[in-house]
Amino acid sequence: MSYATEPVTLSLKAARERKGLSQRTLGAQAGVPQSHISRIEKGVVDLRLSSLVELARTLDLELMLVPRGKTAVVQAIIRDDDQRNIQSARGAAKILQHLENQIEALPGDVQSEIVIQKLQRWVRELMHFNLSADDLVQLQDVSAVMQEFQNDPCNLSAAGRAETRMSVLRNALADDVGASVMSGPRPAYRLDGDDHG
Amino acid sequence: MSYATEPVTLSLKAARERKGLSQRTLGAQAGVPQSHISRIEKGVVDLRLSSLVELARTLDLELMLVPRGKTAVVQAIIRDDDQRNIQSARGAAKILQHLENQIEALPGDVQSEIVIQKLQRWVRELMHFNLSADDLVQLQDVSAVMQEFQNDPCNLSAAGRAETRMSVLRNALADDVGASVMSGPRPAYRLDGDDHG
DNA sequence: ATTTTTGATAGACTTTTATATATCAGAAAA
DNA sequence: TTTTCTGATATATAAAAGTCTATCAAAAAT
Repeated sequence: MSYATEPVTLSLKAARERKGLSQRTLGAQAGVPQSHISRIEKGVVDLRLSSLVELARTLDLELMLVPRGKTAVVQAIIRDDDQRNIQSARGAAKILQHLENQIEALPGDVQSEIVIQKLQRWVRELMHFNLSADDLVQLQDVSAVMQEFQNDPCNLSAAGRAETRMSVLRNALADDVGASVMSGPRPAYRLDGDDHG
Repeated sequence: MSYATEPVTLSLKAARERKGLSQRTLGAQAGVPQSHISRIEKGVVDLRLSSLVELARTLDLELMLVPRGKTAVVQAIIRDDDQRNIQSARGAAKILQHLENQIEALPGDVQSEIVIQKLQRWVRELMHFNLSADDLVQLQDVSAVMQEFQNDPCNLSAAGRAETRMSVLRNALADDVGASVMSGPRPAYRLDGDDHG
């Protein structure tokens, strides 16, 4: 297709993948058939403005007309935003992995405690979400609380607090955008307002 | 039409008007019939991405997908750019008006000099162009030279130098984008790379 | 190993853009 | 005033987008 439109459709696809959405779930959210999204990303069709805007919004993107002389600046801003979100996602993944390792390293009797079991469930479930910078901060809190517990394994109240915070975080995410935030098979990142709407 | 696309088509129209292009001349440059542009600006049609990109580029604009959280920053950048270009155009208009007044205030015999006549022609012709920040700087030079002449009206060489610079500026503009840069009836501004392409 | 998910692709059909060409009223310029 | 220019609008036609529905191979999860 027209080479001029390629950058747009490509960054549309990149955004979708960053958010870990499949063509089907994105289509469901935006009200567009999966087949159409496929053709758009492949550059087979010359999509209409309304479709473009619709898809962009679903991906937390806004279409803007930027003066030639300013494109470099804007692109730098966008790249920086992407970078930060990717870093957040990576950081979150790292913390979650660490938490899981900590739990698995616990003695058997402690591991069978209901609090610990629940905590483990939350950890595993959260690994399937795409986490933002805000979420990362909360995860770091949880990690700190867990450190307390690590220092004094007899006291289960710390673990309880960690479990509570974790469940709150997970439920907030689930409420937020519904099941659509669930990531696909590959490592998925998120691209949206880290700086307060 | 879909309310979601309105901001885009509106800023397209705004950009065209800033550049002082008629729907017809823009259409000629972008290879699109005037009737189509009218319908686009009126929001009657849901134009295709390729058309959008084509029109945008003709207007020195680039289509970009900006993360929600960053739209405010980007919009500030765009507004600032617009503002600077509008200021340039206003400044240029002011200088040209001043030059014309200066010439008309000259004694009849000096006014009939060929150099002065030519200079006056350039001034009047340039008033029909949309001038950028770069052009403004050159105009300021001319204005300074004219001040020399004002101080010593017997010495026509200063006027000659002013005339030369003026013609160079005009021809550069004419070469640049062809007759399409000629402004419409209303005060017209320009929106493009003030900072070296 | 089996089930599920993902992206690509196809056919039939409707809706819409986009083009070419004209016309027209109102604003601006001569 | 008269001419020129601008934007809105109409019609007919060709060329696509967009939807619905389904299928399919490969990758991934169980």
